[in-house]
Amino acid sequence: MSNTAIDQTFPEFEEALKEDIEKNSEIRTFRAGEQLMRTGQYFRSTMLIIDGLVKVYREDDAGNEYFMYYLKPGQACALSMVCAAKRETSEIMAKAVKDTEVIALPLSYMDEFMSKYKSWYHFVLETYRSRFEELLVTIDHIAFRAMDERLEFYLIKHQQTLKNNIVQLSHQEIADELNSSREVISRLLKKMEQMGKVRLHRNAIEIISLGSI
Amino acid sequence: MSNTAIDQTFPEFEEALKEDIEKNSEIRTFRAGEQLMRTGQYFRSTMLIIDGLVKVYREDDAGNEYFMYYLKPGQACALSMVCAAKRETSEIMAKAVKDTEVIALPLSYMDEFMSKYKSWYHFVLETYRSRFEELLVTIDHIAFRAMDERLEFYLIKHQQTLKNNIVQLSHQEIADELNSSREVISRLLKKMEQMGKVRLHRNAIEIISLGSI
DNA sequence: CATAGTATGTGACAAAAGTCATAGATAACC
DNA sequence: GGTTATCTATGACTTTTGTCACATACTATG
Repeated sequence: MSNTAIDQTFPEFEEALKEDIEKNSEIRTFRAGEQLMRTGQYFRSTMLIIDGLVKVYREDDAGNEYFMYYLKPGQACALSMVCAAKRETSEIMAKAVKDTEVIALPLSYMDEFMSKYKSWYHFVLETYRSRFEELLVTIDHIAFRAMDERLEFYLIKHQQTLKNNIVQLSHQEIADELNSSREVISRLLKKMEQMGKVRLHRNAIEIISLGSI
Repeated sequence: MSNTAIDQTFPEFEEALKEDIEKNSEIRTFRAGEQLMRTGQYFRSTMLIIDGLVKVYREDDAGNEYFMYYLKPGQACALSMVCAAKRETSEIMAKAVKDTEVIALPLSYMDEFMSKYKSWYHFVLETYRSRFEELLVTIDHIAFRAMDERLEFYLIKHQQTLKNNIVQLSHQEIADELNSSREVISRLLKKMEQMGKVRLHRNAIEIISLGSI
């Protein structure tokens, strides 16, 4: 690992913390599509994203999944921290969207760094806070919104995160992530196309004007 | 406040921490039905429950609410901690179910105690962890389960938390908390009664045999 | 370019949940 | 006890979402 990677991705960390991380962690890389965590897996390390993009899903016993949020460079998986203390497993699945590089910091350092480095302490708290907020927004949408709004919100989130007006996903993939069915998504997208919000292509949705939810 | 209250509710706290809390916090009491937090409110204190019972809801702009979880004595509101760092508001509503007594610890002490007391550090992390898990379970239910299962789960949660086989709520109240409608809940309860799972009374549901979800 | 595989479009139908209207039941209160 | 509030029951209907069946369109690959 180059110092530069940590420097750029976590500029707020103290120098001593960066060195401490560098000394004690290892870099792992994941190909686009590869899973960083599987449901039922034990955590041995906290994952800090330094490059790429990760999608985090909730999964049930029947294999249904629900997309919850993205993890971007400079962020960390709260679950891997949360479960640290208790050495518990979690029904969470995380998948690399692009080729992704993460720092895997063994859980044993979590506690040590918390008291040793102010910036680490703030980073961990901010991680909890932001993931907590994401979950609340997710609950809002499933509990209070109908599928058309949820789909539109889903597309907006993609657009914002990927900074790209073309969402390169099939209707089936979107349906899976929203725990719906392909036909429903197809129909809703068609409506959105008629309203001039999107343009539909094979394996791609071109976003024209969303965000007026 | 008596030392005994903290002693009994938070036995895991170090003596010095208990004293520090006692010196710097104030006790607040809420009547059954009273709101501890309103949507949009700023947090100035972290709330530790020492007696009673609190229900925590997610609320949207339209006034719809969704029940998320209970807070029992010995637990704390993660949101009031989470928002501490950022001084943000949150779309959360908390209501006392029984008469409730809480320790209101000014947010300024959060950080100080974290580095000063190991037991406080663990308490805060455990609070995040358990509330995070609760939210994930909530997401599971809304995303993957139909209303009949969610209703049954809701009743089980009541039963377990209140240690009481009589749920003293009207169908309308339950419908509100599950973001459904009274008629739907009435019909589902009727079905459950026919299956011998519950017995229905006015303003009360007697639980006979649930838990076999 | 032929064809197999995948993606999308669409009608018809089923199921679940929400809405409306109305009636009966129970409790509360003067 | 009679009136009023609230709570519950229920049929009929609408809307939303999910399912099934099948047609069509695009793409990759030989």
